[in-house]
Amino acid sequence: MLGGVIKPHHGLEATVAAPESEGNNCPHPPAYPQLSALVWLAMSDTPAAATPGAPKKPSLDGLEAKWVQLWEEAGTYTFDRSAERSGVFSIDTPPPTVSGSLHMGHIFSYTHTDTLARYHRMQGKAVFYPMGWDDNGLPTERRVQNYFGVRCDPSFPFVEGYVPPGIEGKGAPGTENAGKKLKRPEPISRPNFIDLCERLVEQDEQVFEDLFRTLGLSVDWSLLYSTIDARSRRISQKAFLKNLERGEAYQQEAPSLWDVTFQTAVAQAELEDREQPSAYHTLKFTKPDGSELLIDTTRPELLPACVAVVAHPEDERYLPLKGQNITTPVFGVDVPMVFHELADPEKGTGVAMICTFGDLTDVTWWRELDLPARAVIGRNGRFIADAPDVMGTDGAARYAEMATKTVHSGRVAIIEMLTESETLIGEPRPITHPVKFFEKGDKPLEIVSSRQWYIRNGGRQDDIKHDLIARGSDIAFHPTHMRSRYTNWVDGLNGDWLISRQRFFGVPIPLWYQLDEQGEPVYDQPLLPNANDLPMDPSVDVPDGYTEEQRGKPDGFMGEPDVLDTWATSSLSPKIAAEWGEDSSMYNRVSPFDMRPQSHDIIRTWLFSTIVRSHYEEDSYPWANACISGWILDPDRKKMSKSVGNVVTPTEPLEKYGADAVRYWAASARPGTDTAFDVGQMKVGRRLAIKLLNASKFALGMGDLVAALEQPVTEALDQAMLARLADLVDECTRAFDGYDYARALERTEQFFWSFTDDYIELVKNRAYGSQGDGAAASAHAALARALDTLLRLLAPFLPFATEEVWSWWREGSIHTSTWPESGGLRHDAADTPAELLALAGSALGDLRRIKTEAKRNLRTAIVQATLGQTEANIQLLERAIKDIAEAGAVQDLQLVVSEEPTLSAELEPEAEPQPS
RNA sequence: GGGUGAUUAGCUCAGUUGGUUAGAGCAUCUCGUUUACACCGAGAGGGUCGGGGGUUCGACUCCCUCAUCACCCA
Repeated sequence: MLGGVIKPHHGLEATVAAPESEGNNCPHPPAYPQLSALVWLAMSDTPAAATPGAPKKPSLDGLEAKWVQLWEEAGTYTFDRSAERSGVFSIDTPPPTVSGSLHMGHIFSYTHTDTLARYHRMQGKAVFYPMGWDDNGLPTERRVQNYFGVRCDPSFPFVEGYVPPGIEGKGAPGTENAGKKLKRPEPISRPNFIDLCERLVEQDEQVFEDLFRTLGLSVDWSLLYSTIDARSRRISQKAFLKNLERGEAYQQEAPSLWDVTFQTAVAQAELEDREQPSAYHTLKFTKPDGSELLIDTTRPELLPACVAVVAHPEDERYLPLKGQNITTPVFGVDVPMVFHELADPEKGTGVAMICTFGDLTDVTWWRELDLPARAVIGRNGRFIADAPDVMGTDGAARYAEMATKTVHSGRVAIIEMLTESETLIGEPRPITHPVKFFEKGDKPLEIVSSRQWYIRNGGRQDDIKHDLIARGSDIAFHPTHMRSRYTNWVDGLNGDWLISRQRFFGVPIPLWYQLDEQGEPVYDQPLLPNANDLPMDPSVDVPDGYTEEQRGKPDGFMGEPDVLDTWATSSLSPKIAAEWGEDSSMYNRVSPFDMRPQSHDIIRTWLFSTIVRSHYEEDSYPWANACISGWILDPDRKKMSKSVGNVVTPTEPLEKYGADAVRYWAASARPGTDTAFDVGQMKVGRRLAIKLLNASKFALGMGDLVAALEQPVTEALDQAMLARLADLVDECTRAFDGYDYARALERTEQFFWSFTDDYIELVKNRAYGSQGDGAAASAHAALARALDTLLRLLAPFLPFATEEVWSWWREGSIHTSTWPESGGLRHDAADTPAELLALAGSALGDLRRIKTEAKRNLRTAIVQATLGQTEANIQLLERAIKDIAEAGAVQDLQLVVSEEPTLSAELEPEAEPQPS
């Protein structure tokens, strides 16, 4: 290669000089003797002139612990309770379920939120950034039952100082039955049960808090709440009573979906369809003229609950049967032939039996065709003991074969009877079809009739539906297409929001009922508590005018046994966090909130229910922005979930790569997009943070950068860099204002790498003094501005590394300093075009390539180089030619006009290999 | 069946209202230990932008259609 022509890329040409003579024994001829001397001179001054504070060997290790503590002590993230609403940025943080295990999702979306919180804080806002724990719900209840060996029974009285058997009793650790599940869990009152729940989740909460602190969330921990604490109960009960007072909440005896395992009703939002194996059975009914009518059903066991037979109104096969009765097989009950659009002529024989209730279509038919109810399945999932009273003695006797059996055993019994009476035609034909499940359950839901509480949500009233859809347009969704998830959900609602749950660890519905002289509750006149007595528990507290002795007695009272749905509490999270009705100055300072961050799977629940509550309570939207985050996918692009077993806990990545690195990975994901768990990206983030430490240390070692902030920037390359930086600041500000943290990070990072690789390399020599004190001072002034600005731009993403560097030379916390403005930078740039930086950087890159392709050291001197560029570019490059020449170690750099960029260069001769 | 989004380099992803030769990082390969950094630096190779059709002087970008994937709903 030596002495030859290297085939260029991009039209560049490079010639490499051959060794001058064989007698040159100097191994490293000085490329720039004069320069070296200058550099040494400058460097000897460096220690005295350097900015004080930077350590010799910067490190990321231990930064989390150090700064978490210092921030806490300094109250860096404490909300300013005196700020006016216009000066506040408020966040309705999602309360995580602490009884679940930690997963990457916890750090993913919370990091997104935190970058936005930090941005707005630096924009001068008082940031209201609370945290809450969602303790309600089934998972906690189950763990408490197993852990303590108890079960909740609201009819039991509260016991002061209660000691559960699992702790010091039979199943306690250290005893012979340690860890064994107690055969007979001890029944305890609801307040005692809730107390145990709170004791258990306390440990879980600490784990979550530690994680979030280590991650560097700028949460104000003094605002912490939990969805079961006294304030949450008080606010939930108060909000419910207001809904009741205005007629938005009501109770009704109605068919509802019932989970047999969990013994609770389930709301539409908690349903999911699952494909289940089933089988069509063809049953032989009898027409009035004695001929047969064949009906296919997947649920033959519900035959005793049959109240009608239905066909499509235009199905001519069955129209002649209009007004007639059909007789059911086995039980011999006469049921009317009815017609309805939902009967599918294509399905089976085109005629179906309507039961109480096999599926939701049965409910529709029952309601719209005004049919009687004939329930046979009880809440325990078994056939009730007594036969429907329409059956004759024979029918009742046959029903006795099924009574008290499970659904499954009942089916076996009925098939036997059908077969015996030859009314089951042919073999059952296996199919699979979607069946409704509770999302947390593992048995198909039954539909049972029960008294439940509801909040109107538009599912039964079109005017409310339209209002709520319109309410959604008050809110900016990020990304915008997420709005359609909301609109589609509300549009598709077909029932009101069922808010009562037959559970224990939740907020009690704050009501009692009078009992009449027979001891039957008078449901339509509930007894209400006094507002001052909230939170209350009707299983313990006694209504005005009654005594505890009258509980459950005729002419006495009973407490409402149910609790509120978990969403009926968490839909109030903005109100709970901001102490609605308790500290009105606080609430008005932050409401409506600026942002609600959450993931898209709970748009139908948490997002929607919060809008419902706010719509009723203050005729307003709860927040101006809804930021919808995506999910974490595993490397195979599968959703991370506990059941799949592909969950990664965040503890290890945090320890291995550091919080800034993990945050970098999370913040790289564009808003709303699902993102693969990617250790590689965390490594990149760690490199970025380390690079920031090292580059900062280097820049600060150049001179007194604090003083340099006040000095003028006189050199063209420095001005060009500041012009580019000003553009960057504007771009990042726009991105953050549009909630696009990822773009702000991407652009800043891009600039930062070129800043270190190109700009710093270009000005290094000059900063050391190679072009005199004035030129060096300009470099210092530019470096100081750039470092100051870059630290601020990166602070939302790398709070630890930026704070560490900040502490080396600036006062206070970077996180309470200000977001950069482009105006000053643009002024300092003095109209020098930003393009000069890119041109100079690319010229330096070309010079490096020549050396690399010649397989030479980058320090290798270039004896002579000629750079061809367009006239306009040359005019620019001339203003930085010394910087380029010095950075490329070019002794003689010429610029010539050329339409196509070209470069020819002559490298200094290569030294003879040393004899080994 | 309805809705939403996605499909760009081996991998993960950018690509602003249509406009030079489609970018970055990781990975791979080559080179270099250089006084901020080996947790480093310099460079290279690598793409028919899912397929087809259309609009346009010009399409990764807009329209239609098909396919595949994911999620939500029924």
